[in-house]
Amino acid sequence: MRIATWNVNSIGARLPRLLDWLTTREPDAVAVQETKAADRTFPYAELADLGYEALHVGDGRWNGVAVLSRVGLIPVATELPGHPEPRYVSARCGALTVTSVYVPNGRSLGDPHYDYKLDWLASLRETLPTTSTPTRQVIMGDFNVAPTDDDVWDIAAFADSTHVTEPERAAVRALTDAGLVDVPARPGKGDRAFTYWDYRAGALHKNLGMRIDLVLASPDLQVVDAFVDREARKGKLPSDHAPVIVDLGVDESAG
DNA sequence: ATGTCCGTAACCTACGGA
Repeated sequence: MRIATWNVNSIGARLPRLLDWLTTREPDAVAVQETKAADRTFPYAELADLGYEALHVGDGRWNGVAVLSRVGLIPVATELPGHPEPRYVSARCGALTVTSVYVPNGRSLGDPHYDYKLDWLASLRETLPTTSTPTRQVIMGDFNVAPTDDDVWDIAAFADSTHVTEPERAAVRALTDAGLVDVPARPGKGDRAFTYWDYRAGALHKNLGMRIDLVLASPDLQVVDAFVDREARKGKLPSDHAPVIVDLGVDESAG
């Protein structure tokens, strides 16, 4: 079973690229973030033409997340408890529960949105069992956290910045401490598996990136391969994020 | 390292957010 996560930075603006990418990469289930779509404008029909069902939450201007699946889709949740913004959606896709998350950015240290980000991540932890290890599930998406110093191009450039602070990293570690595995992906270029490059200043070309899009998988899942699809970040009108694609040793029809 | 891109509201341009 092939799964992927991708912050598309508007599913409307990215639709031709998304449809091409689905046709080429053939993922069975995809976690999408930043659809920037209202449900009435979400491209259900175009996705259905390629065999994908979709569960989407979005209010149009910001945020918006979806799970796409071509192996069946049973809704599990459409919001994170206590946090009604459209940043969390979860569905059963064949043998696997797939959750798509768009963690709040945090804006800057000292901004109320930074505290909101930490609260949000704490609530995400509370969705996981405390006395047992999660099974047959993946939580993936744009976490807006670089888990280690090696997950940014130069940690010195991030002094007094969000995404790299200890409280943010601790909040993500709480998820891996609960048993989820931060799946290591082959990088698209260089020695670090960056998934995001700013649009500005030629950041992609200079590989000034960050690894902030994560796939957190339950430990029972066999990872056959995982890679950053850097090709999808290139060319005309890309998203500023690349997809992460993971091949699992899971029979997609089981479960 | 702030040089781009997105959607929106209101008009062919500015703005908030990332």
